[in-house]
Amino acid sequence: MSTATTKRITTTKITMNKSQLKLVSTLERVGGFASAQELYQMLRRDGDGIGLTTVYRALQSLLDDKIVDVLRRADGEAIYRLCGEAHHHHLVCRSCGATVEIEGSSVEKWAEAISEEHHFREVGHTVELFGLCSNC
Amino acid sequence: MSTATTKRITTTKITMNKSQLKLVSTLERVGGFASAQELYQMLRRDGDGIGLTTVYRALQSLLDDKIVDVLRRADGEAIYRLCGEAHHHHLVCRSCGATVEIEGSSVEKWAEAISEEHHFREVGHTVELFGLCSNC
DNA sequence: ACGCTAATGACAATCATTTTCATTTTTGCT
DNA sequence: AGCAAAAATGAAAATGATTGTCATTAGCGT
Ligand SMILES: [Zn+2]
Ligand SMILES: [Zn+2]
Ligand SMILES: [Zn+2]
Ligand SMILES: [Zn+2]
Repeated sequence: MSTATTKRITTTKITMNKSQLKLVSTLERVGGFASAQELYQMLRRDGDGIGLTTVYRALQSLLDDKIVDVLRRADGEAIYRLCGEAHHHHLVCRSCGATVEIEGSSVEKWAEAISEEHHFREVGHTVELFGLCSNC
Repeated sequence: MSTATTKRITTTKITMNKSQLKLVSTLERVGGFASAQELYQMLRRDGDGIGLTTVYRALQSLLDDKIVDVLRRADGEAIYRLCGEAHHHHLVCRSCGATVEIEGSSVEKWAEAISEEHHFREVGHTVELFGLCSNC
């Protein structure tokens, strides 16, 4: 049926190719952040013959399409995560690596207020806490 | 309070070697963020025969001594800048690099509360806001 | 089956940062 | 000053993530 009813729904017609789909599902399995290299290793372990170049390319496309977010580890390595996941932060033990996911609406509000105060737009933020857990 | 007479003044005796001093003064001239490579180029242009390795080492020391701050550019390159004594955070324009120093007691309190809630000790934090300034 | 385009991956190239290691400079002491 | 130990230095090689190249392949409509 291709007729006059131009009911154009702005379906952000995003097509994902095979590699992109693989990465999305891998990221789902991860449930958080992962680097390109890590994602590549995971796929390989699962018997997938994907190439590293393709992983990088797919991640870049997913980024362009706003399907994933990117952050930087302390050493500068880029880490990606699915966008849909609830925004949260981390409290990490610097000795054993134990991690607690923090959901803090008060920081979010604070960040927003600061942004407005200084007339900044499209403001994102990085908030990470690191210390020693009760076992260490 | 252990012993009443032990009035130990914690003079943080920080000594800077020649290279570190050079970097500090170069960073002063810059007045903002600069990468290791950029600082190296600047020093070289000024006729200084400093080596790149030394630049990296000096920056690391300055970092350890909390004399400089480090952030990451979008491409992952580390950028450094002089940091005042007072603990603070940054609101950085991801386009032109304009920076506003943020002093936010509410985040500090939030971080502390979270730490106690999860029984973590010696908790430090990273809080950076990045967006587009009013000129960009 | 044919032709065209997007996708792929092996490999090389880049580039910031770190390591190595031999040499130079500074420091501390007599 | 003289001198040994420690700290600092820098050239060059190594590392490691990310990107570029390019020939081959998979998909898809005709
Ligand atoms: Zn721990
Ligand atoms: Zn947040
Ligand atoms: Zn700006
Ligand atoms: Zn703070």
